[in-house]
Amino acid sequence: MNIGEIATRSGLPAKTIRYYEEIGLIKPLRDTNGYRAFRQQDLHKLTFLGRARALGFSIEDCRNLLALYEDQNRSSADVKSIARDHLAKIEQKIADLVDMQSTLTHLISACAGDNRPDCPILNSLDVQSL
Amino acid sequence: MNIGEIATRSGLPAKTIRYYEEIGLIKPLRDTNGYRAFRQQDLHKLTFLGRARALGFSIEDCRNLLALYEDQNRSSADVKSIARDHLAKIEQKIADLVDMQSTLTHLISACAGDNRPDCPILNSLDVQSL
DNA sequence: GTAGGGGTTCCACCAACGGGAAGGTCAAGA
DNA sequence: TCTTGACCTTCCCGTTGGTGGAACCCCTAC
Repeated sequence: MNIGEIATRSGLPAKTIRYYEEIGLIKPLRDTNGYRAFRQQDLHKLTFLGRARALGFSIEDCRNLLALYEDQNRSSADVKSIARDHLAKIEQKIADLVDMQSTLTHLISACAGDNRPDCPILNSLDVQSL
Repeated sequence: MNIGEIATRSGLPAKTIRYYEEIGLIKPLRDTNGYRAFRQQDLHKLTFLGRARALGFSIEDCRNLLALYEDQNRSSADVKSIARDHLAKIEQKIADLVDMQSTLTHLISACAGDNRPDCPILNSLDVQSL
């Protein structure tokens, strides 16, 4: 498989696949003409990576998950631990965003949004509002 | 005011303040020795920026908000529009994260987390699971 | 032979800073 | 007066996870 084909099959852009090779996540073979030659296992890995990234796992998380994925003697506890750490980060982000959402929603509803210069949103950002 | 003092007062790191000058958000004066000389209005702007950033507004949003903040003839509709766009982005991010949270929570609860190699989390990332 | 649609490398860029080096400045104390 | 230490300056590199583009090679079809 050339990079174009595996890009289509895995759903990842060719640029991303080259980048994943560069950082050592995959190690495709090379044809005599210098083209990357992907095997079925590379497609598996890339699909795996695409899904893990879609779940928000960092590249380093993915590296660890991939190592576990390939380790027949892994324990599921190791995987669960990474997933739990990641879940905690996600929940923290959600909490932060919900805070912002709440504040913004209040400010927006308080703002007339007309042609007048008075604006509760700017007022609240101004030092004077303290 | 030197940068150390305004950093303390605004709550922003000195590095961040220098960066904000570099990208043109603030324009402090200079003393003869080359030190930045901040005025009260710079403190106002930096405080404003700190709060807007804490609400997740991008630097470009901040630039626009700051221009409106300084424009006595602004209309509150312009501010409200920026805030609404930003709120929409936040809500999209929350939705994405909640999706991830939901999937991860299911996977984690399905995973025994013991010493055995079988792991529903990895299985779900594997291409085989389709 | 040439046109096109692959592929390759390398370099630069994005957000929003943070770390650290190398050096100038200032105020206080011995 | 000298020195110490805290402060300031600029400059450059690193971060995360790629994306865009330039310049160039390769392969197939017409």
